[in-house]
Amino acid sequence: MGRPPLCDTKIGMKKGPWTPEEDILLATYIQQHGPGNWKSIPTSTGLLRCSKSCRLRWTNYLRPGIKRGEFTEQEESLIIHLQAVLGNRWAAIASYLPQRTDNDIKNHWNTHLTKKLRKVQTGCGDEHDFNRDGSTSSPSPSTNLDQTRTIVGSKGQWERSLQTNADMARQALYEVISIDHTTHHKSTTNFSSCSTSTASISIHDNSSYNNSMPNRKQQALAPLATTSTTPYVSDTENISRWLQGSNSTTTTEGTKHNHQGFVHHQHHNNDDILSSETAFESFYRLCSSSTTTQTTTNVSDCDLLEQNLFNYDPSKEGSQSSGSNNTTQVPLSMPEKWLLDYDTLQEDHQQAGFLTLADTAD
DNA sequence: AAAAGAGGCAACCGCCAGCGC
DNA sequence: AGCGCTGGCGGTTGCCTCTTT
Repeated sequence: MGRPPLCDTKIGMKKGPWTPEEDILLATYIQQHGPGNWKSIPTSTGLLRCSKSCRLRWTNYLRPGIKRGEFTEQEESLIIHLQAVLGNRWAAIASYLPQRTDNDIKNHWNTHLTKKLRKVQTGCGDEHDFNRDGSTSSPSPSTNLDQTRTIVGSKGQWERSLQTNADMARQALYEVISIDHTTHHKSTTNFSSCSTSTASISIHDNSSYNNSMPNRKQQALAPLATTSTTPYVSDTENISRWLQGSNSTTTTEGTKHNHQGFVHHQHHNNDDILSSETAFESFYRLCSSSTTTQTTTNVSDCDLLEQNLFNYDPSKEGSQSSGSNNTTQVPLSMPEKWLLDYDTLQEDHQQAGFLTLADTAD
């Protein structure tokens, strides 16, 4: 039988890009009533949009606190690691980057990171064969998880399944960041040549953002109440800014943030991302602080990516942040620290009777 | 300057899970 | 228990912009 589509243009529902007027209608309504109850929004606001479209528009673009523009190397590194751990679970990955939407992360992965990773692998070392989606030729985490779900089906084995998933994810992350020393040294050498010859990897820090920003995004910094000739993205930004309220501060670039770069959404009770905000705020602060303390002046783009991908040695966690050599040390991220405990956990799990990678590989 | 191609990204589509009736 | 509705998620599409020729 099948349900009729929610966004049916035959019943007058509009599709395509949102207009400033539609955004203001939606934003005004949500500011007054809070997000949720999406079904009632089209009728309440008079918007000729389906509820689903309204929800997407809000969560992806109008919601306060969304960070636009290019991803920092810290964010990219985190995404790469999390993708290795979680697979293409963009919503889960987005929960670690509170200012980015899952759609944004997904797009960035598909358009930028897969290419960078492919270049890293083909031009600066060839440890893995990256597939079209950026995963390695070895079983991807998601594939592993799916296989595990198939193999381990009974209820009584649920914990075992979970542990197997975790082990596989760790293994995948191990592969991605290439922690074994041989790989590390090889990759370092190749990266050096990459830095001087191709310069094909382009990771922009904040200082270079404004220069590399496309015109339409530069225009996004225009003040509210723009003329009709202003590209619409500027209105989107401004609506978002407008919604952030009077607690915001204005930066030199004209964008507004609260003091910690976070926006607390009192009304978003049914938003998973926001409900875990307290947890990831501390984590994000860790990432942010590591970014601000990084010395990027004399570090090439390739070097930075190399550090993020390969300069991790689980046996040297204590010395990671000490800066013992000339290269900039990137502090451990959550997945990296998670990985660090891999060996210890494996022993514990074997004692407890959980499956390990070695078990599942048979 | 114009056309073609490539890249980026907003938005849509289909599927699924959870919930209430 | 079954059904319908809603919200959430990941994959994909198509338009717009930028770059190259």
